[in-house]
Amino acid sequence: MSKIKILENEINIENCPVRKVLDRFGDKWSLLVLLILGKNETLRFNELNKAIGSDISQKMLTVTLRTLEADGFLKRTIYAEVPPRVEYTITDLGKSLVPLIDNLEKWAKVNMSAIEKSRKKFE
Amino acid sequence: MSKIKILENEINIENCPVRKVLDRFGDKWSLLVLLILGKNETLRFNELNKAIGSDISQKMLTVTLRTLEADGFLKRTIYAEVPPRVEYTITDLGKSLVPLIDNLEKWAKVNMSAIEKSRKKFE
DNA sequence: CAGGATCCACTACGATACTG
DNA sequence: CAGTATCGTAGTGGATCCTG
Repeated sequence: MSKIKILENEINIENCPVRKVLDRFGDKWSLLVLLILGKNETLRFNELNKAIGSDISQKMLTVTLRTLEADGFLKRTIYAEVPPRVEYTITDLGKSLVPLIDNLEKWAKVNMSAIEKSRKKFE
Repeated sequence: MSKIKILENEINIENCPVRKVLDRFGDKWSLLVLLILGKNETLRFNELNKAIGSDISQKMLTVTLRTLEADGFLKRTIYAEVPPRVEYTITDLGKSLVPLIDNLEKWAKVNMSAIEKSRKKFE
């Protein structure tokens, strides 16, 4: 007889809800874009590019924005002008995630130094 | 003059604390291992293997455990026996992260259906 | 301006075989 | 039992060039 407490049935690598969120925001740019849009509500493509710090490639910004849009975290609005204008606006769904990220940030600020100290000790 | 609200100075791709956490747990197995240890406090290598569901390779379990140990999320204890026994115990640092993950899980359970609906609509 | 299309490098991960 | 070593693959992200 095993005394190992497993997680709830639905918590496994296939359909763990937390893992799905982490998978979604574990990429390089999605979290940053969401946070920036959370502070600005609406931004254009190049404004986002600058806000991030310009060290993101155009391709990755495009890909990141498309997937965030597909998931409903932001809304993309195209204005039929010349030159073209495209605005990205955070949705309520996107906004609802921001407080959780803030909590993670508080935790990270408190504990990151301990983690890095542990890493050096481990070497 | 720009009206773009940037994030705080330290919040960029290089040293954003949240991104560091996400980088750390954005891999495939770390989160799951931490959650399982959170429920069991202490487990042996093969017990962890079973608790995860055995669909993790030995190599990846080893790698995952080593990095979690290096960061101070768990403690590794080797007993000089034959056959060898190695126990992995969650640390206070590890435990402190669990409630935040629980919050993420609650959010995910509420919102994941909306996300998936949005994805299908987007196709 | 806001992208699309290509090509390429790197890494994460898995499968398999072997060991103190 | 609890790993290590090696190899092969798929996916992620960057650089560059092109366009309505």
